[in-house]
Amino acid sequence: MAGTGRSPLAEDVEATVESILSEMRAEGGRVTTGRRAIVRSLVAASDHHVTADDLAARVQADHPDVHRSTVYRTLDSLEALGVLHRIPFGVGGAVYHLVDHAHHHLVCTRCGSVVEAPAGLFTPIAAQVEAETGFSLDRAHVMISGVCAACRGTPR
Amino acid sequence: MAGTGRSPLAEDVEATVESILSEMRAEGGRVTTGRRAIVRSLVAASDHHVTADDLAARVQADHPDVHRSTVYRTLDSLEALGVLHRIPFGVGGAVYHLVDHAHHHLVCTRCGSVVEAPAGLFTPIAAQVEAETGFSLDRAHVMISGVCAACRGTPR
DNA sequence: CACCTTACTGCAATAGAGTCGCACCTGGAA
DNA sequence: TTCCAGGTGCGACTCTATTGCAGTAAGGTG
Repeated sequence: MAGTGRSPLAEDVEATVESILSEMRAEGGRVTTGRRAIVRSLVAASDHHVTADDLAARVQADHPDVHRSTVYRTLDSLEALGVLHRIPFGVGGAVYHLVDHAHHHLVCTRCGSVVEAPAGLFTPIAAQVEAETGFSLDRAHVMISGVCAACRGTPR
Repeated sequence: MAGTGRSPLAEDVEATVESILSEMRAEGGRVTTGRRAIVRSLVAASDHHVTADDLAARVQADHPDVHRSTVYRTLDSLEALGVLHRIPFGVGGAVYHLVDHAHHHLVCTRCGSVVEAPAGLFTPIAAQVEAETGFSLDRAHVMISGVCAACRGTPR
């Protein structure tokens, strides 16, 4: 998928959108205009993270009649379906991304910026953590917080 | 609680409280009844994490006239002072702990429970992360999210 | 000890993220 | 075409956290 990385081509987007929608349908869900628009925005933005609010704004640009709560509910469904990850943290609300685009998240607790880390980075540690604490790191869903380089330079 | 002899003795608590309060005073801050109560609760709870709400409840049990906003503001001051860490995440608000009690936090994104990890666990990786991404992990302030053992057993 | 500056506090209003109940609508199978 | 369960819009509500303001009191000074 989107082999060349950054900006997804229109056909790729549509193909991915349809594949996700048919997954929803297969699970007994229904495909509505709103859901299609939401999934499309999500796929189109797959090279970075979006907040729910952000996403609602994008969707409403094309479909002003799609309500905020619909966005939240659809996001919920997608997460339940396993195609979407929600990364909750305190600075400015949760961010979402497709599992397709799995990686770790380095979240700055001061400015809220999210830096991506290679997905394999913590694999060696995962086993140790699990052995010592019983806590299982979901490899596609790890978020590490700390302070980004920019904020470390700033006194506060 | 933490059977490993970690339950703080009353004298230890008072000593720690006074040392923190005198730090506040040294920085030009003032020591009030409310602040003393807040710091005391914080120290008394030092073997686990507390939310602001939690802390407000504990403080108000003894001092009903201490307002929530005072708790938040005191927490802020303590963080600015560098004696307190705030770990923000989406499930049920931020948790706090004294820097004294440094460790990593494994936060379950489903149930919000916090498991502690040995503080040295990620040291070897920190260098690699910094080299590859420019992101500096604050070793005393790292939070890893994932799914705890209990929640992994649960379908959803 | 009385005084005075100003940090701190209580309160209430506010903001932002997210959830929920309810009546109405509609996708899609029969 | 019909039918109905799943989806939607709307708005009110919850929960965490912040802020402005006026009053209070900590603690240094004389």
